[in-house]
Amino acid sequence: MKAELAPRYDPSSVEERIYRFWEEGGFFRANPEPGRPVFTIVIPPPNVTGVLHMGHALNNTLQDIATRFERMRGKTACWLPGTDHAGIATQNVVERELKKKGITRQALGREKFVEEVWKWKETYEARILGQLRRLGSSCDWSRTRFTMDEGLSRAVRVAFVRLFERGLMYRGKYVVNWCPRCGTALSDEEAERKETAGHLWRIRYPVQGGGHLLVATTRPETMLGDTAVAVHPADPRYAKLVGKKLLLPLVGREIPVVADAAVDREFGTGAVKVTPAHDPADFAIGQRHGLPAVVAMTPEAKMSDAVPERFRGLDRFECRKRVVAELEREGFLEGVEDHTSAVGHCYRCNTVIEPYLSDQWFVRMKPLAEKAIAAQKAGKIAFHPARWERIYLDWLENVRDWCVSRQLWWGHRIPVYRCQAAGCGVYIASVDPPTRPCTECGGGEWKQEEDVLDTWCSSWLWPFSTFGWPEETADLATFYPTDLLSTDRGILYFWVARMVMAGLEFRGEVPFRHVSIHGTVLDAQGRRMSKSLGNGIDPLEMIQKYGADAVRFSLVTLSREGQDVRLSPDKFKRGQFFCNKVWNAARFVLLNLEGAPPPLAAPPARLEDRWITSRLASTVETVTKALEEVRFHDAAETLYAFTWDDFCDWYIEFAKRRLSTPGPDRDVARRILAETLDATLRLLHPFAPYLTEEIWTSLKASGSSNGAKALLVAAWPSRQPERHDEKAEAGMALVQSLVRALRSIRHLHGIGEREPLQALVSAPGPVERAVLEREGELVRALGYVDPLEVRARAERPPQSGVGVVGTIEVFVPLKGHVDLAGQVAVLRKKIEKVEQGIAQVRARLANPRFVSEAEPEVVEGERRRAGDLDGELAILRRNLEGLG
RNA sequence: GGGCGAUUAGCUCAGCUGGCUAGAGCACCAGCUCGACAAGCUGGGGGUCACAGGUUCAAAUCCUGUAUCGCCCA
Repeated sequence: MKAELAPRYDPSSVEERIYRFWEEGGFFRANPEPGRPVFTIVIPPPNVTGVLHMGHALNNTLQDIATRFERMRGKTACWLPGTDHAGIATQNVVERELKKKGITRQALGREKFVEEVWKWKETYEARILGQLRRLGSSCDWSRTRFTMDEGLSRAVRVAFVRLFERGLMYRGKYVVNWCPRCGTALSDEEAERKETAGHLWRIRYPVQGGGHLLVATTRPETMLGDTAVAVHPADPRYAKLVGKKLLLPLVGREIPVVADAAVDREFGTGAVKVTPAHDPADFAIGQRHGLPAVVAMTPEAKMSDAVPERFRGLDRFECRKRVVAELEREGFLEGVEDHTSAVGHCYRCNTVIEPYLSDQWFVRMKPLAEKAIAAQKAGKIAFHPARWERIYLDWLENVRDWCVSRQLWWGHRIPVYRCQAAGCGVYIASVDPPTRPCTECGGGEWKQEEDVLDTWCSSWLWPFSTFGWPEETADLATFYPTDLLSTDRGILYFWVARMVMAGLEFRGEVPFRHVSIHGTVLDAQGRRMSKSLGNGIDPLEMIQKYGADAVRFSLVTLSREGQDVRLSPDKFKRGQFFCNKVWNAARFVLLNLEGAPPPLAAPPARLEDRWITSRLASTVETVTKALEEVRFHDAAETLYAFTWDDFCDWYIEFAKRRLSTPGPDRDVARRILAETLDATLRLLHPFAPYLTEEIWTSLKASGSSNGAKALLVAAWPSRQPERHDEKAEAGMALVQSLVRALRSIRHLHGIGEREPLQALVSAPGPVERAVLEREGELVRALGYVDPLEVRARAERPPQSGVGVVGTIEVFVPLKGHVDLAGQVAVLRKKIEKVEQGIAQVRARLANPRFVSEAEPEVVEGERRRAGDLDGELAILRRNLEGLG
């Protein structure tokens, strides 16, 4: 059967159909079988209301490559997909949408609001998962999870209760990162530090009994909540003042001077105002010295009733201006200078974080981190690139407790219940609403905490909660621990580190064996893609324009492992062109496969056949090794070069002439074309799944491939080191050089590529001469010369062009068409290069220490090279003289 | 302040367990309707490998420092 393919690859006519074929065929579903190894990836769940961006496209391409590779290698591959409820982000989005209709969350009420969010979730979950499908992701959709589905919610509650019972989850009043716009506490990781231009004000605090103490601050409005000034105990400047009282300007409160080693003597004036309710460091000082904490602001970051009346209700930044103005007017302001500092910003809405004293829930991280550190030191997880391991360990070693309560409505409500009996303060953690009475007072009425948990409280369980934990399911036993976690570096702390801690704490095993950290996708100027800059490139638009395979292949080849990717839309052309090249190579092969060629009766004898077989063997070797070592880029580049250069440019071109005459040799060529195409498609499949599946379907229909229902479950080509053929590779290299020399001569002298010519070769080396005598046909075929005469020694015939390849000369009689000046220039240029090479080699060999100390093979190599270059130079010179 | 990464052709990037004349894609120049492909084919031009030291027989590659850009942490 003859398969007709269009002359151009048209992804739009292929992708949807192929994806449906895969999905309906159930090929993505992981069905564990006894004795069959398992490969597992859990997807970093995208935000349920988000859209697919380039970072997702890259990340999921890499995961899909790994999954498809392992699936073809015969493993039960499970790539588990799903989405994340993304507490703050989703709540914000829905709130914004409601606002357009003039509805506020508060007016709606908690229950109704959460219903609204669920509606959103249903709509947008389908969108983002659909976008992952368009990319070609071979996820096991039957196992799709959502961080707030019933099972995962229960997992979050069970984890909470366990931590609570182990004393690792506690409630406390501390200064936390507070976002006044979102109205919630955040973890340290969610407060993004940004270098922000501001000022450093120096303020005089009058000392009781005369004089004053100069303090420096970047946030003067917080002075309204000051309860002390601290100096370093060993600072001679202030030693006399410790223990004295100050009068807080504008407020009139009496506050002490305390000595605390935490004070940085170098910063500002070396005396810091202490606001325990609005700065974590000050809070610690306050604790040590028993200072009161004055909460000077409301949750909205307006000044509270705890400050003098004239400031109450002012926004914190408005208040800052007023405070500074008053200080100046009253003569308390000593000076002000420009100052930039790292100011925390809400990672979801970019509002300036206000450190804020409040009651929150925390996870005690030290014990969890210690387990993770021990596991890492025991080599349980391999990072790719490896340098991330140290960065990860540094974080673990300096980890602070994790604030997990969020003052939101969308999320997992904290499973803590308070006894409602008057005067009874008992609270308990419980997976399900408690039915038993209070152990203290016997009261039976419980009320659940209002707050919800940080989204990452569900994400950190993702590698096992998705497989059924806390139930000991078959899936959990089969798929956990997972094999690979692929992500951007941005959530190394947020997520990767916490998953490891959770895995060890709740399962006693690390959640994955490999972590692949890829680069960030940037715009052409090297900036992060963001909505506000409007510099994002939409992956779906690119898929539409270039095809999913082109997008995937381009992204993978665009940068080295772990290196950021600078992207512009035209970069996808490379992938597109490559896909088209593969398509056309396949088209050529298929056009010649009418009547399936029989299997080879014996190993091929022809040079080009042995050569492409050898090249394919090393490609299989290199690509397989690269994928095993999580080096996707190297694998893709290797395939690109093999497909385009070796297979298309040389092998197919050599094969053409054999296809025109029926007979056994034609069948050998057809067979090898089919086999090489088949192997190439298999190797390329993880990178360009649609294209390869489509072609393979035709190849299979032609009877030239078999065994599997679809390419995605076809066997990965096996390593066959015995097919490496050094002699064939060397022989082909010589043939290629000669063909190139002939093409060069043609161009130099303005002779058409196929204009018939004769050629005379002088090949003094017996080995090379033998190759050329044997393989002259190949040179004749692609050099379009006939006859090709090979001699041990030959003189340049008059009126001929010349090319030099090592010690071989090729002469092409041109009958008056010789561009003498051009020929001279070419020879001179080459002489110059060879002379340069000789100078280098000679210098090396002239150095006695090189000869005595370098490895013998290297010295031997240099000697040989010197001889070769000398020979080549002599020949080049003789030819140049012959022309003059 | 600490840490990490980058600096190689006009552009985007490979190469960096030290060893042939430093590669690719795009762009550029010249020539090609050859029955897979003009999204192609062929030939060609183009780089003091950021800079300064050092180690070594030998450095784009290893070490130290400097500069510029970017990221992370405090």
